[in-house]
Amino acid sequence: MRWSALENEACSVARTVSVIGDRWTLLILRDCFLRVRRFEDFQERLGITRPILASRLRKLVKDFVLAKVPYQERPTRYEYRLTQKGRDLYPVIMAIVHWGDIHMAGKKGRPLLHQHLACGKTFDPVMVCSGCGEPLDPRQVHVHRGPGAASPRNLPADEKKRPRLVHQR
Amino acid sequence: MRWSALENEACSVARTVSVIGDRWTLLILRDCFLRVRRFEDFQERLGITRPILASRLRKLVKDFVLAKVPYQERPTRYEYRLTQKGRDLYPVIMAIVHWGDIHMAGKKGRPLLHQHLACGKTFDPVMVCSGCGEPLDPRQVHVHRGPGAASPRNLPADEKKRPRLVHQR
DNA sequence: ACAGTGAGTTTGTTTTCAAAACCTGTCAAA
DNA sequence: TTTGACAGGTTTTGAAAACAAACTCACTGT
Repeated sequence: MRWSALENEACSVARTVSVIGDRWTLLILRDCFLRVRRFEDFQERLGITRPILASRLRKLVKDFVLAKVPYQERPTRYEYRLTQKGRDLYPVIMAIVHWGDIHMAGKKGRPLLHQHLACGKTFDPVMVCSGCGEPLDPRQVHVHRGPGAASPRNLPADEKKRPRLVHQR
Repeated sequence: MRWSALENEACSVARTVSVIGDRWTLLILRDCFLRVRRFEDFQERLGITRPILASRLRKLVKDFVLAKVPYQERPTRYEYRLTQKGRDLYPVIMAIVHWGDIHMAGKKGRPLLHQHLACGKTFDPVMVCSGCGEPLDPRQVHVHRGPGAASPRNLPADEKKRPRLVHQR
């Protein structure tokens, strides 16, 4: 499957992955949320090669995740800023950060701490249900076809009547 | 930067990305949360080539995100199940799904709907502050060095005293 | 005149990826 | 007893992407 073919899949994960499903893109976005905005700064902080950085920024601008805005003229220089669409990726980045903090941190502990200015506390991000506000457990969630569902190929496994083997556990 | 070098970065995003920062891996995990467990099922649903699927599953098992458990003998057949570490990726996947639902859905609407069994409602996932329970806005969050912080290279941009240009906006 | 900066592009090499075909062990039907 | 099917992979080989280093361009400041 080609990269670009993902955009047309009837799956929100596939479509999102077609935009951010690349290790450099995720690291660039991390830096965007840390207020990094300039080509040279991204390049130095990430250790990414310049051609790759240029191509990733170009793609993020094309997908309206970042906007290229001039911050000086003669010579014109640009910086890359998150759009609202880009800022909406905050839960994705925070979920990734939190998983890394819990499961991949070194002996010294987590590298960054997050403080919520609204309440003043150092916090962890928690994913909750918009209906009742309780934290989400995957086993407490059922999935149904939505209006944008396409082929049965994308249905959850238990909706496909597949002959089960006898010897299963 | 090599793929493997990411694991040793003092950044939780980089470390997480070293595990899941690959488009196929994210799509495989999506299917895991939809109760897909077998090699052939992943292969058919994703349209992924067999060698890539085998290598991704191998890596996820190595990283303790999936466990390879036999479900029959003679011949021994395995299925791939999420571990607790893997289930903890649920917020990451849900954040990705939600962003795709909001920003990348086709005209027909979102492909899947999620129902929370605890409260019965169809819901959206929301990322909130563990301290006060309010939804997170990136502009309301400040970042500080944690015990695992390494070099100043990984600090937020505004903590690095860099000479600012005169002509900035 | 010369060095420096910001934002890239070019070039040649190395790595990784992907498609198709192939392999292995077991069972079941012809 | 061959044949075929199924599950779960591995091998092989050509294409795509990433890498490092150098180069370009349009300025600015000394």
